[in-house]
Amino acid sequence: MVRASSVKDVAARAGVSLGTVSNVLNRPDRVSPETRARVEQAMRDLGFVRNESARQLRAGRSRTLAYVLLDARNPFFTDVAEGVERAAEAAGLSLFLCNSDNRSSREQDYLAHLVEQRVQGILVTPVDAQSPALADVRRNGTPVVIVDRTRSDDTFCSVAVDDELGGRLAVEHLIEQGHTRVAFIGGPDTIGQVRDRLEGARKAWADAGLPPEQLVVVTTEALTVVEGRSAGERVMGLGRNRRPTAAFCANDLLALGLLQQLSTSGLSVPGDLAIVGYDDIEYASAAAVPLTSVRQPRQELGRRATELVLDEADNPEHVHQQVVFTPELVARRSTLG
Amino acid sequence: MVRASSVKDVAARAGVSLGTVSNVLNRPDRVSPETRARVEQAMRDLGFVRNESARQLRAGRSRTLAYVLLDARNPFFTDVAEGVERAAEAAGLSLFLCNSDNRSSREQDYLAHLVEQRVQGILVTPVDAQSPALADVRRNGTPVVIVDRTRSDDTFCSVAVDDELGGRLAVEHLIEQGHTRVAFIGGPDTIGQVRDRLEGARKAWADAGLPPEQLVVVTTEALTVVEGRSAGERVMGLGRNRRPTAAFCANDLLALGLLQQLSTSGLSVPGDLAIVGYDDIEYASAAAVPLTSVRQPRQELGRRATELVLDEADNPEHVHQQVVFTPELVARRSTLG
DNA sequence: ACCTTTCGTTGAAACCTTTCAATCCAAGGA
DNA sequence: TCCTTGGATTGAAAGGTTTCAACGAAAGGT
Repeated sequence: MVRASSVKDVAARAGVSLGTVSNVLNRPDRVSPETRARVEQAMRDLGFVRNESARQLRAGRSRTLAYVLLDARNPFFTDVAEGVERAAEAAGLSLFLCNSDNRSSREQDYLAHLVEQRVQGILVTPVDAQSPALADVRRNGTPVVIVDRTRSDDTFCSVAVDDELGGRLAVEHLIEQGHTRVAFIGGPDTIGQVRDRLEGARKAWADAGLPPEQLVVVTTEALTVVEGRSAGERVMGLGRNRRPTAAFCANDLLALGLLQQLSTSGLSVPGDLAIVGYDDIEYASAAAVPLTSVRQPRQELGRRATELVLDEADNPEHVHQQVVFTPELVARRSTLG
Repeated sequence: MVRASSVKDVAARAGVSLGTVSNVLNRPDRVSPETRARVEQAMRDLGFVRNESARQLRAGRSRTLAYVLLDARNPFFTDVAEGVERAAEAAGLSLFLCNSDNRSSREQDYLAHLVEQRVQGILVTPVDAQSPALADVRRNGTPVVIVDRTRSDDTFCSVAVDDELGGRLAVEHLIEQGHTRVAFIGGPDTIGQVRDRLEGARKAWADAGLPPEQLVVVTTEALTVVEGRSAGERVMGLGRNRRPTAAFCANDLLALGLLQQLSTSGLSVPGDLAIVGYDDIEYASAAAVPLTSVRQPRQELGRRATELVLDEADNPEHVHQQVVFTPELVARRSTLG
């Protein structure tokens, strides 16, 4: 394997011009059957593989989409990715997944690389939706759609779920169950989703006329199982009369960690503490005590985002739109006794 | 945004030749500071972005690595991916993740696309490690390393964990705990990992002199939480004296599903059924009853695979090697009562 | 004052594919 | 027999970058 063979090599071996080889590749109907067979045989003999870089260079665009996600280990995002993947496959495009791992430096590196690659479009769940880096990407000619976030101006297409409403649903549910002292567990508050869910929680709390200091905010460093466990220690370490009777976690991973922490401490859910999660990932319903959670249409999110990015890429009359889906509360044992 | 600007445009605006622009990009030290400043200003003015296709075309290779994984929703693979990502980042390469979703057709599509892209190397956890498609990829000049599988011949580098030993460890542990009737839960047996783990289990069973029919094999359709739940129903539906006292699941997702099924049926773990999982994913220790599991060095797997693929790409004297890591049993409450 | 280095810059070639106008040839019509 | 038509094939150009031999000018040495 010295050097990959090119159309030129194939042309030489088949005794045709390289234009003909290209025709076999791209418009086989314009080539006579015999010639075509000969060229195809030559390709097989030489193990010819199209050089996508050259093809792209000529075509000016690639046949790939990319989804830059916040955390590949969070099932929520992989579910969204699944939706993107299906839609991309249907459109005949490949999808590359890039994991920014919540680090904006890595996000930027990926975005830069993708723009240089001239991918057909980028879907991104950004660390910071307001970041000017996103505007740069589009200025450089690559369509971008924001997933699971909304930018405050309407210069981007975005597909999101109403997180404020989600937070509201969770807390209203807890209030209905009679809780009057509730913990909100989540963080860091640089994450927009966390802020919005808390905001919704606070509004629902105020609307119910409950005193603000009885909605305790417990801040975590990340939205992970491990953080959920440590938050659990903090919550249950509160003095008896300050301790909440229910917790609303900013995502299911936190909720699962919290649940775990409680059961190792011999506390019962929802007896000692009721728990509401967020995202309704598969593990939520599969937990020891099935979790009440706020469900988002994950695959649908991915599918819709893909449609938007393709429209932005292909349709000269494209107008940006912000799609907002409605979340839904799924009540399970962790709040229902 | 009519057309992305090229080095030529930058050169014109800065009043230099395009060779100089390229030098600014690639060997800035060879350009005088004033010229460099002028060129850099021109780049900013025009919003110049390097065209990676053209660069690759010239260079013959890209600055990307790809990992084609079996199931992006399985935390085991995303952990491996994390290891790959770190190593790739250290080497100054970008990593694209491709999810084959256990479908060989999709795996093939991705592989073909990646070869056409001339990526620098491909890591793959294949649906079928013996598939000739993998040999095709390398024949076409792209280094390939097999992750978490081993090919029977030694024509590929691979990084894997000794699954047979893992199966053995799991079952030996159960035997030590006094179990003499055990279920192996896993499938489909087209998955090599499942076959090997079962094989190890059988050998340990035979070595202990236990009758083969007391190691019951329960076949699942996939390695998912949902399948674990349905396997649970089947296992517990067995007649009293055929029912096992312990189960060894081919991965943690199955084990979590099984655990869930048992606790909704009001059965206790390990009282009614002891459970051993496999992979030791984060959720295993975070489960309601912390799971005993067989741990694999996931990130290390990814890191090592990356080193191998880079060696294959850069080192003309590269020799293929099969790295096999040793798994480790982590005993927790699900088997320790 | 002249020759040699050294440094900075240049221009052209090469990478591989696709496209398109131009050419060729055979068949059919007049 | 000559002309037309249509299909098949060709050859050259274009796309953006990198590399490299070659060039010019300025600096250093004698």
